[in-house]
Amino acid sequence: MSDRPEELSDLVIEVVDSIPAGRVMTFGAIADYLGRGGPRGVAGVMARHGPEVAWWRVVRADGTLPPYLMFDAQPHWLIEGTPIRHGIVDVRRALWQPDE
DNA sequence: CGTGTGACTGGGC
DNA sequence: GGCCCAGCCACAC
Repeated sequence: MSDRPEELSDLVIEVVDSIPAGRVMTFGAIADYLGRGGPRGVAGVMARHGPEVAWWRVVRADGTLPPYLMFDAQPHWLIEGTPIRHGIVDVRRALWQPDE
């Protein structure tokens, strides 16, 4: 089959947009699911297209986000009922995979 | 086409 | 639990 070098941006955005409320995915998990880009590649997409997606549903492997986003992310996690532990996302419980 | 940088990650101290 | 370092991939200049 023809693997078209579809833009990583569109692929990442599509995955993020498919994450249900109350769940999250790590940068590495998204990269691993797509099999391309790597965590840095996903990060680059979020940095550029973050505002147009549910950016608060994409967190680091330890369930945190950069300080400037942690502040705005809190209410989103609270409203969506995202599993929180010590003020940060409990990735062990909140992590979601498209295969489900 | 080489270099630098980033919303990352895991391992070591 | 924290900080530091090296590896990683895509993109901008």
